[in-house]
Amino acid sequence: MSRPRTPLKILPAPGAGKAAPAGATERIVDAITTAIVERRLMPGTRLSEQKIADIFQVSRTLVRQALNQLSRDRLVTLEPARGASVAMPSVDEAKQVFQVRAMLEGALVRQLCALITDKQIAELRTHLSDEAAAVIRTDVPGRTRLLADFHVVLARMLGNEVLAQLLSDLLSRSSLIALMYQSSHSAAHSQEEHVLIVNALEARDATAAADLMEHHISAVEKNLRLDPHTADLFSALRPRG
Amino acid sequence: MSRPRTPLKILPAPGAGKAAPAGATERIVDAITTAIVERRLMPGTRLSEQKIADIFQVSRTLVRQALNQLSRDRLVTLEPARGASVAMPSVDEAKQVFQVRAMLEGALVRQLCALITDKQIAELRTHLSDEAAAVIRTDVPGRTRLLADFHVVLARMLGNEVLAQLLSDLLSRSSLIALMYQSSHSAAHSQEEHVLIVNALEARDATAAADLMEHHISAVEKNLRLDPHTADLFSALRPRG
DNA sequence: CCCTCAAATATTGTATACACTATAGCGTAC
DNA sequence: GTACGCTATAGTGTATACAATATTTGAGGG
Repeated sequence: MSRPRTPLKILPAPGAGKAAPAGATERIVDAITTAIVERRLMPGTRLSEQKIADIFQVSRTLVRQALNQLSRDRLVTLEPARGASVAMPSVDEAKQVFQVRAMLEGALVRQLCALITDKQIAELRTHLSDEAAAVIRTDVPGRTRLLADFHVVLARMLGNEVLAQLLSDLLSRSSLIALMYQSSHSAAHSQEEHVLIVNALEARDATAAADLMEHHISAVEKNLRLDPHTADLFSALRPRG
Repeated sequence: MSRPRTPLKILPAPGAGKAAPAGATERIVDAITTAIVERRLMPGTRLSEQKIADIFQVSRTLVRQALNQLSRDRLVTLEPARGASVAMPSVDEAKQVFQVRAMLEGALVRQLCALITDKQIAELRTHLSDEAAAVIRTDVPGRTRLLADFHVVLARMLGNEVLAQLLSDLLSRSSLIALMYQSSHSAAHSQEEHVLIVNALEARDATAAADLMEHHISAVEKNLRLDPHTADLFSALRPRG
């Protein structure tokens, strides 16, 4: 290997060891997903099957399975006979993901207002505290995960696992998008918006909650650098344009 | 093989022959998907890797890839060390799928009202004619596909491929659900509701369009036999309860 | 006659081997 | 010096072989 552009050290989860040998493929999927979301694998990075197989000490067979799953999640792209690389979502795709999220989560909180219990409100408050704590201590991976989990938690409270799964996928993609188009939307700001949403939920104000959620998602999108400039820059900096 | 419960003849597309050797895995996925939607494979049918491999004259490797993809689409379930079988969506899952569709498609038509062009309305009218024709000549596979495509076409008109892909998956699952919980909602009735939706779109009446769409999806759901009786019957009739 | 346990069989899970394609490096011709 | 083409190499695509696990079948005992 002449130019080791990206070291490609995925690290099978920090401190996980061999605690979860159940499902070798799943372990690889999780590790790569985490690595992408935590910015240890930049968009466009080639994912050689053999190298990953060596890292995880398994055969290429399992790595291929994992990469196939990841490609269906749109976290990696799979070019025929060229192999896998970390996905580089286009500007259009980014906008579309946020549009779908706005649709889905707007309707979600609207319906949740009619069903949410005080106990669930309390759980949300706890979650908000965790978010705030992570933001204050600048725990970047932690706050990223908690800010995303907030949305999944809401879906789970509707008791709709299908919705939760769907949103979970969309949030992974959102993380990759935020990574690629450096968001200027501060974590603190996101966290504050989450508080406002929970307030509206507690007041059972469906319209306000939906508006706040849609505004929140829109705000995150608007703070992405989605102008052509940044996107081209990204392509320009990569060896293989 | 002592008891050939289900012949498992998938037929690699009626009349497709070897026209599309591009992507052997994709060919298998499509064939199985079609077979499920067209009711040639009933829910719960075991999908033996070797038998499918023999049918398509490929190795188990490609069959496994295909089954993995299908399991992510929730069309087949993959039990560890037990193999794949055509999925049997639970009553809860069925309700959740329709709830998500109502959320998504309600928002979809609401937004579409503001953007749809007369040319697109005309395309929809053409689609409605095709639907009506298929219904009249009792072309069951054709009408099933057209009635489902209607919803995807709407998503495409928003110019949101992410949404279209998501809806496409949800519609496959809906087909399987309708298959499993014998719908009493006639195709003709569905088709008429589609006409009403297009009428509302043409009038650019967002509220009416959204209401009609949500009502339509709800009507389909309400006409499923989602009471415990039918579900248990299904389990009871299968050899392995 | 039914139930239990064990050997045999079938099927999935994983690894390895081979074939084919794309890429990169180098030499040669212009 | 540059451009073209060939060869070497690396990497993916598919098939096959082997190991592990579940299921079925049959025999024996209650």
